Amino acid sequence: MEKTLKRMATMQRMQTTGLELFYSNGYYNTSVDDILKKLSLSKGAFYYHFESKEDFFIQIIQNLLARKIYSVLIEPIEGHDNPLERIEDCFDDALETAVHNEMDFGCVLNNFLTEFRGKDQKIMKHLFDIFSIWEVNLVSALQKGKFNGYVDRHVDCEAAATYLISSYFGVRTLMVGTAPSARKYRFMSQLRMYLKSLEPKAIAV
Amino acid sequence: MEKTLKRMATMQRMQTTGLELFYSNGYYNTSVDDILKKLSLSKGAFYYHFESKEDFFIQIIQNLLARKIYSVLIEPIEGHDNPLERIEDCFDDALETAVHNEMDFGCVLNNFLTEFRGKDQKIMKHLFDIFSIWEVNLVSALQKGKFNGYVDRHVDCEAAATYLISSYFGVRTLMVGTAPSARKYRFMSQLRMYLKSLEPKAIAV
DNA sequence: ACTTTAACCGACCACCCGGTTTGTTTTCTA
DNA sequence: TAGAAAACAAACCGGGTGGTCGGTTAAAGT
Repeated sequence: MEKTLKRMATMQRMQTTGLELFYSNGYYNTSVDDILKKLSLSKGAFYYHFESKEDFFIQIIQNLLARKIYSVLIEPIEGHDNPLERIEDCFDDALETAVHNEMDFGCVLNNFLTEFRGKDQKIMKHLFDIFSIWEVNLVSALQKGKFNGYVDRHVDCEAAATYLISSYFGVRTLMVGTAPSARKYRFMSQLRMYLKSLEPKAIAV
Repeated sequence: MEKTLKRMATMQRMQTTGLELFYSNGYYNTSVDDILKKLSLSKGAFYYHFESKEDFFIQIIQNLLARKIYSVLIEPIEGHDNPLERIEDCFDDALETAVHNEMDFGCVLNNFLTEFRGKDQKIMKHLFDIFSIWEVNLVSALQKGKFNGYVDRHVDCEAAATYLISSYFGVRTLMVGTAPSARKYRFMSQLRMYLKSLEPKAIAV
């Protein structure tokens, strides 16, 4: 698999700038030529390495997006005792990168999920797989927190995960407008309130 | 303004089916010909009534989207004493239409906001204006609720509005996948929890 | 009945995009 | 060092898109 060739270097260059442009302009609004122009490469090079634009994008999803989602949104949460604190920090960090107009991969996932809805079913499946992994890990982190006494035992962990992801996806849409920093601050204050409502209500009898 | 002519009828037909296709396929993925084919009309008719595709879309935003947003997401909330109950019902209704794959105009707004981000600044401004109106009204409804004793006086109404809209926008992305009905149920359960955390904490001294 | 004008048709244009093909350069290897 | 294979260049193709334009129908006014 690991063809220690020049091949890999070029493919990775294409994929990283591809993701950049797909993220900022959208998949359908980014032509293959746009990516190649930025790299001073030609169509021949592209179609030598990739079957099609769709195949190219799917490889980006699996090689870049999936791994980034894991390292930024999943790995920081799992394996700790108190998931609520971890979730708060994780969201805070992710939104902070968003404030600085850097690539926030949660937002990337959200954008692509809306862009491909009802259009490219194949790509949609890959995107949704990534999302599912995130969701499952968030649910199990909450359940573990419940087991360890950091989350109230009446909390519906699946519902909480849905709500958390929803709010996160949504706030990224709002942050493209005016004063993203202020919006982040407001969002985080209410997120903390919500997370507090998940804490154990009283000392168990 | 009101040219009681055939003009208006044709323009409205174009706009309604235009919104339908733009919503389900996206703006850039819907050609003018797609719309015209569905109406058995020709290019000549279209460009007789509208300057451009962009102008056409902006008119759709102002004539259809803005009014729908108002009647579905703003008007049901304003003018009542307890905003928390109204918000819950309003979101419930809106998501119920979403479950049935009908056009949920909040989702429409969310989709367009993500689709045009960084692309068409002119359209973006129009979309954001609509969003702002929604946000302002939600904030003032919460403040009024605070005044009337339905919302805790420590609540940051702007932050709460941000959080509510965020969660609403976000859940619509999740509902395109598996089991939208289940996701709606989970979302609503947590929304109720959050809204409860906005209620007055204790009887005032 | 005749003219005017609003409403509409459909061929056409320039452009863009994904993809193919043919040919050239680089790089590895025997 | 010769040749084969890998890596890339660039012209080209077919389909689609936003938009134009001269012409045609239908209605309205006189």
